[in-house]
Formats: sequence, C-alpha cells, structure tokens
Amino acid sequence: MRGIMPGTKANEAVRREQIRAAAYGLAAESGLRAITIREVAERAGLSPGLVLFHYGSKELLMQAVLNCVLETTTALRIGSEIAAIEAPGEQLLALLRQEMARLSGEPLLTRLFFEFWSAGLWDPAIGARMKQELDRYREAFRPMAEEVLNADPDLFPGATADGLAAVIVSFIKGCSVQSLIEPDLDIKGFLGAAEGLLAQLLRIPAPRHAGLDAQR
Amino acid sequence: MRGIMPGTKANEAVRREQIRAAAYGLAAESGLRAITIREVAERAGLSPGLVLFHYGSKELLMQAVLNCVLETTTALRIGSEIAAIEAPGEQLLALLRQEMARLSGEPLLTRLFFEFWSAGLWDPAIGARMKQELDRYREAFRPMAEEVLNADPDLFPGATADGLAAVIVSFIKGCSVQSLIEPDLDIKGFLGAAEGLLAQLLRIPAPRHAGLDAQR
DNA sequence: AAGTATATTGAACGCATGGTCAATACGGCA
DNA sequence: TGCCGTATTGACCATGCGTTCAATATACTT
Repeated sequence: MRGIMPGTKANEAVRREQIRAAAYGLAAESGLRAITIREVAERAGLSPGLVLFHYGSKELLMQAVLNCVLETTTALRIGSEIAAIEAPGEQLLALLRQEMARLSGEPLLTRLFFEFWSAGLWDPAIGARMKQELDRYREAFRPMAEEVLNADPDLFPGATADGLAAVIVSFIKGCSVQSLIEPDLDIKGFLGAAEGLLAQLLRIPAPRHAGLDAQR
Repeated sequence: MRGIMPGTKANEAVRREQIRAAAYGLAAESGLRAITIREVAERAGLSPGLVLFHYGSKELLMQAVLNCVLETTTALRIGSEIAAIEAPGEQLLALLRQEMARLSGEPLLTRLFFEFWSAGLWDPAIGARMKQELDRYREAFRPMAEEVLNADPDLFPGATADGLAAVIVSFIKGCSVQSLIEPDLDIKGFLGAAEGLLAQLLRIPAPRHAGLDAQR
C-alpha cells in the first residue's frame, strides 16, 4: 500500500505534511470552523494526541494552513508572455486578467483566503500575516502601475503608483469575493464586464474574443 | 434612575432592544465570536436565561444583530442633492463618493458587515440574508448605471447595466474592506485615488477640492 | 537478542458554550 | 389585601473543545 500505514512511525516532515493536508481539506470543504484537533486526526487516520505532538498547538496548525493558502492565493506570477508585452497598459491589463481568472478558477482557495481575512480582524497573528502578504501582493503590482503612469502622465492626474496598485488589488479582491457570495451571477460575464471597464480605464480597446472568453 | 432597573419586569419590546443593543456593542468591540449568551446577559445586566427567554436561540439573536447592521450598512439613501444632479455620470460618481465616505466613516459597522459576510459562507440563514441585501444594494445602483450607459452608448461597449452595477458594488466593498485590513494606508488618499480613477472611468474631470478632500 | 530513544495512542482534565427548567419575585387586578 | 400570570433567576445539563500525559508500540543501535 502506498503512503504511511496508520500506527507505524514516520518521518516528522511527512507527518506534518499529512496533518496539514487533512486540515486544509477539512477547511476547504466545511470552513475554518471545521478544523478541530479530533476531526483533523480522524481524517488523517491518526490519533488526536499526535496532531498536537507535531504542531504544538492548534494556532500553529492554523498558521501552517494559512501559509499553505497564501502560497497559491497571493503568489503573483508574471509569466514570460505577460513580461513580453511592451505597452504598459496592456501589460497591466493582461496581469489583471490572469489574476481574476486564476482566483475565479479556485473558489475553494479564494473562500479560505476570505475566511482568514475575516479571522485576521481579531486574531493578531493571522491579521499580521494577512497584512504582510497583502502588502507583498500590492507591491508586486507597483512597478507595472508606475510604468503605466510614466507612459501617460495625463492618464490619471494626481494618482500615485502606490494608490493605483492599492486600488487594483482592492478591485481584484472585491470582484473575487463578490463572485463567491453570489454564485448565481454569471461569473465570466461579470469578469468580462470588469475587464472591459478596466480596459476603458486604461484607454485600451477591450478584447472581444481573448482572455476569459477563450475559456468558453 | 433612567431605564429599566435590573431585576424588575419590563415590556417585551424594551427587553429585546436592550438585549440586542448589548449583543451589538459586544460584537462591535470584540467581533462576532464575543457574542455569547452569558456575555450578552452580563453587559445587559440581566441573567443568562432571560436572553434565551426573549430570543429563543442564539441564532435568532444573531439574525437580529445582522438586521441591525444591515439597516445602516446597505441602506442606500439618495438625497436631494444627488437626485438634483442632471449629468448621469456625475450623479453616479457623487453617489459613489457618498457611499465610500459613509462606509469609511463607520469602521465598526463595516467590520461587522465583513464578519457576517464571511460567516454567511457556511451559515445558510446568514448567507441567504446577506445575498438578499447585496442584491437589493446592487439593484439600487442599477437605474443610475443604466442612465450612464444610455447617455453615452459608446462609453462601455458591450457592458450591461446589471454588470456595471455589480462591478460598482464590488469596487465599493473591496475598497472599504481593504481600508479595514490595512489601516496604515492613508484612507482618504486611497479613496481619493479611487474616486479619481472612477471619474476617469466615467470620463468626468476629477474634482480637486470637492468630496472627500473637503474633509481634510 | 536486548536495550534505548521516540513516535504513537487514547483516556482523562478543565473549561466554555448553548440550552433547559423548577423555583422565585414581581406587577396588575379583584 | 390576597391572588394569579408571567417575567426573571441561577443552578444545572450535555456537548464539544484544546490540551496533557502515562502507557504502549515501534524502529534503530549495539
């Protein structure tokens, strides 16, 4: 049989990963509240005591799950195709399109991100981690925003690169969360409209059959 | 002494309001998790049993608090000044300015709204109520969005009034939530930048010394 | 084969929660 | 004043939680 047999000893790193995966799966299915020591242990096929033996406390386990979520949620990857675009506005728009498509394609991750975001309002450890990651995510947009502003100084008179980056991140998060709460909305249509508005904002002709439309 | 003396009898409506106020204050200070029967009773100066006597269950009490939050959070009031604006774009922008200023001015309410939003992901009763209220809020923007599109059909080719209204609501919620999580950001500057971008989006000259700037 | 270090178990503890309910205190009414 | 309906109390219950820990099983070393 593949994997670690229950009741046998295992490498520490392997066990930690096994436990974290169980906690993550539980949260993805039923929310952060579903993460209890006993449930995690049962899903992992281990005893409850072992979970705390390897993670020390539930709070540390939650932080591990949070890190797992953030790794994919706020990791802004600028691929070679986007890097090759020369017009700053179109480059930024392509990045926006990529991010919104990525987040709308992983509703479970987005939902967990949203839950942690809310939990961070009162849990200092989670809140600090979220803020740190959102800062990094926003900072990744800054150079591109700066290029857009430099390329056409009259586009947004008085706007700063920091401000533009912050607004872009707010927009992305707002749209992805909105699609979570109201799944009845035609997500692709909604994102398409948002994309059109942003293209208008950047004074770029909106693509008709590119980006999200290509996934139909 | 003003009010109801502890230990004496009171009107049912008065007691319900007293209990709801205690629960709301508790949540505003320390989050939804702080709402427990015992804490609510202690803050209201009553016995724990009385809370459930008047509300039946904690879930019903939470719904009462949620309704209290929604009453002010998603009640879109279109005053006479805004109604008097004739240019559709400027009218919509003025409404956006009002909403963002209002929400940024009530961080406690916005935070509770955010918490309920997250809680609604897994609590069907809360989720349905949130969806209903967000639908209503978005619908309030729709006529104005339609006017904007009618006034200048070339502004957003292919965009619908529903899509535009949904994007606007997403933007408002995204911005207000963003300012919650990262209070270090200069909120007024952030909102000012967002307003400028939206003005640009609607092809309106951004106001320099009006709206939020006037509050400095 | 014996010994040792440690991964693993599962029962138990202390605590907090939502909810129940018999007993009680209070206010209006005859 | 005495009675009655009900608002009010606070102890109590069942449940579930995070955590602890002595006992046990396992793998590695000699």
